Amino acid sequence: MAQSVSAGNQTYHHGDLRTALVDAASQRIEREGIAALSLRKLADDIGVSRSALYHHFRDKNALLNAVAARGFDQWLSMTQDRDQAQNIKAHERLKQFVHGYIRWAIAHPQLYDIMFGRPIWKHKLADEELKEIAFPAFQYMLNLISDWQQQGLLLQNEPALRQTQVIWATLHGLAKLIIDGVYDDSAHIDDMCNCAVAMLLSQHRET
Amino acid sequence: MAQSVSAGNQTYHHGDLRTALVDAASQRIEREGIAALSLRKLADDIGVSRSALYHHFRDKNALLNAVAARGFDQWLSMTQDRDQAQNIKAHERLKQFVHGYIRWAIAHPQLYDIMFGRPIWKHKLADEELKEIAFPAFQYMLNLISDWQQQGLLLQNEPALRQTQVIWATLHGLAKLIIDGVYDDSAHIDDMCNCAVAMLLSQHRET
DNA sequence: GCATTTAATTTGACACTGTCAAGATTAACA
DNA sequence: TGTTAATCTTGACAGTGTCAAATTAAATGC
Repeated sequence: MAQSVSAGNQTYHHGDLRTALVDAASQRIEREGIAALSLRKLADDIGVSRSALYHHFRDKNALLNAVAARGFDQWLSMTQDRDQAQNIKAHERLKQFVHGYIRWAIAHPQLYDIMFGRPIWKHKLADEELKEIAFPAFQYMLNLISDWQQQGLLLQNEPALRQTQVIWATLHGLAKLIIDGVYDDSAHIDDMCNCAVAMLLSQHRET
Repeated sequence: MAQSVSAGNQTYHHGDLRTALVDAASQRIEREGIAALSLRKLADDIGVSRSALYHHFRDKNALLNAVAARGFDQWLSMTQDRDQAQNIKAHERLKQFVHGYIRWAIAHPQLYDIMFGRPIWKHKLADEELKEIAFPAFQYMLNLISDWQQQGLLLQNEPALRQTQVIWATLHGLAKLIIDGVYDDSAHIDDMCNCAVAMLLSQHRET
């Protein structure tokens, strides 16, 4: 009820249950976190029986994969949107990238958790689909970082791939430590981001 | 049975059940991962009833806290042991630190997950004890990094605290991405560590 | 040495969970 | 219209964490 199920043409038998499930799951997760996600409550939300789900997803995990995939999509388009802006110095772009990454993660903590959670990535068996969706996100980062490297912002003597992996790790680590409550002083988040930017720059110019 | 319960003086009523629980939990977690940890199986392992646990821990979460606390202890002493070695250049020490951190995390992936898992840190209510144990680990890192900064290895114009936070984030991010299977090419782990070291150094000398 | 208090442990029960097999219902297609 | 295939439901199973009340053993006071 009041679910975003392309209201109206409810064919009664199945009104695109698959995306309805992903919708409902995403909402509930953003609100109450992943730990509180019960398939049965989900089914209740949509008004369908508890095991209808299994005709669209092999697993609870498969459903979470779909949620995560949507997360990567969302992240990528917000990043690309931001980078549309023109007349911005490379140095400023890098700064925006770092701050933007952390800000997005903090704004969607539960989703972020699922996107990188162990159960999803650990079993290679699971979902080539997710890899195909997450890969462009990584690729986009790699391109950005290659550019910055060529412009002399970053180190020259390390491969762009490795630097991308390390920079992503830095962002991911910051995001996780903040989200998980290890770094619990939210007043200094911007400071940490700025420090990260300063440490990345090969020239170490002043901000 | 065959549990490491200071065998012998089993007072039958209670033979230090608390540490026996933490022992058994640690073992089972290292072997089968946290997802497969059931309190009831745990109780069976020790030969005690399923709810005996609740007289020593408020929660399943409280038990995990104890496991995590032990992890921080373990990490700190392995780090300190390594740093006992003398006649090592600061630059080499930094390199060892990075590689050592990642190696330890990979060697104890499940334990590492618990040490930083959300449920443990999120609710401040839970366990000041854990904070008191995790803090020295952070403090130790902070000292190391302050030294390296004073020796000119790291940036001068950023506070040591911030740099520690960022460096820890880098290590944590790397560890998590590897453990969780996002970076699944284990052949390049050392390369990533070396790249991280190179990026940290303010002088960007060649390795 | 016995009685009483206190701590440790167990039993029974509750409300959940994810998942599956078998049956019912509806859409799609020939 | 009749048949096939997809979709959804019901009933059930084996788990889970947690709690209240009852049981047992240790510790303490006299």
